[in-house]
Amino acid sequence: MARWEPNARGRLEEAAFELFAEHGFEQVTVAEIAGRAGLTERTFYRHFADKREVLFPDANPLVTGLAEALERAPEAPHPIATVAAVLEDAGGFFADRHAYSRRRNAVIAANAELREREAVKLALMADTLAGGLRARGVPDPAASLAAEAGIAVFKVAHARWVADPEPRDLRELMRDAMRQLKAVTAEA
Amino acid sequence: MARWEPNARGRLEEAAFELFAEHGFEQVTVAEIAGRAGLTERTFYRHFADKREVLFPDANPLVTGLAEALERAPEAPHPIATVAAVLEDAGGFFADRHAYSRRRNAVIAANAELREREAVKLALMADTLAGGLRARGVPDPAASLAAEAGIAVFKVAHARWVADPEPRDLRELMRDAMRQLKAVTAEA
DNA sequence: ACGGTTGATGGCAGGCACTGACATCAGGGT
DNA sequence: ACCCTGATGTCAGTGCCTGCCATCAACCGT
Repeated sequence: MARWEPNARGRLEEAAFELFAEHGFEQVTVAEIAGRAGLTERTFYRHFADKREVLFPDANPLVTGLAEALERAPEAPHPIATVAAVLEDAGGFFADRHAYSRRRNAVIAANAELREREAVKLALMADTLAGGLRARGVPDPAASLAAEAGIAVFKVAHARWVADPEPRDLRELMRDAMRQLKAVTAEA
Repeated sequence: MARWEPNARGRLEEAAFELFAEHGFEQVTVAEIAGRAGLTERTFYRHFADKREVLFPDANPLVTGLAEALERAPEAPHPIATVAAVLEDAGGFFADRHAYSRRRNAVIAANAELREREAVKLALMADTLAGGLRARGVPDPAASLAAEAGIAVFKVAHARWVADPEPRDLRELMRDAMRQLKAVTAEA
């Protein structure tokens, strides 16, 4: 018999999500979250660096997934092809999470601090991408720009994916966004 | 005779900057900042929404400057040309601030919370740009992507500008980044 | 079987960011 | 002379977050 109920971290995530959805992020205290999960505030901070982080449990797996996808990606003559391959890979991460992503996005969109944290996660993805491209020999202004372009594609496609009540294919939306980005930058 | 010393806000900015540069953002309390400026903590919060905001006094002028530049921008057949014109305009904002920007950037780079806030300011610029493009009739996925691409160019160029001890021309760096972005996305 | 170690948790005290409510008081207008 | 405005001060309070120590089941080596 275990000394404690299992999956404390998961229980905290779930409790936080429910309370945020019902009352809003600011109206919920960390002590309330911990209480609903049958734990104490102190323990919450052993699992999450701060109150916001409980809403971003997937960020680290996603970033490490990007890094791995960068290593798996086939040799490509042009960095943008590598970026496209990595995005294709990342799209699978969200395959079965459309409903969950929509609810989560509603919570985040309602609060400035949470939008702030989301912006950081995107910047982290961009840095990871750029670093991986440099490791593959892409010189620096190009590597950063290709990475930023890729994140722009991801950001726009993800926003459309989340805005649509129907669960479309995120990868399809990313391919479309990539085409549109190429069209936009090719002009003039 | 004035009842208070003038320019309380400016004094707070200056005091905060000096203390952050010397001791680091986290090691400085708001009460210390206010004390050096000859004011109280409560008054600090009447001038700035939070402790970080004192380091971003130019963000709002910059964003409204973007919005105005969008209205001034000449009719252009392609959104990316409008974006380029707006960036050209924004470049003037930084003309005489190279040394200051470098010191400020060192403070921000040293702290995660401040980098977080900077990411938000960039996202705000992107939203402003996208909204302006939509107001000019650019349809939506293209408007968002052109705006994100523009911010990517700004971000990369600004990083290079700040990294260089010599005060190069930011606009030149942005034009170069734009060329490289076009080259990168045109490949494949 | 015994004892030491480990690791997740609880309890507590405290610092600091931030906020609301009220007081103060020079200057400017009437 | 009077009131009003507006920037500031004062104070109390909430909540985020951290450091430190205690607890105690499970595990491990002997």
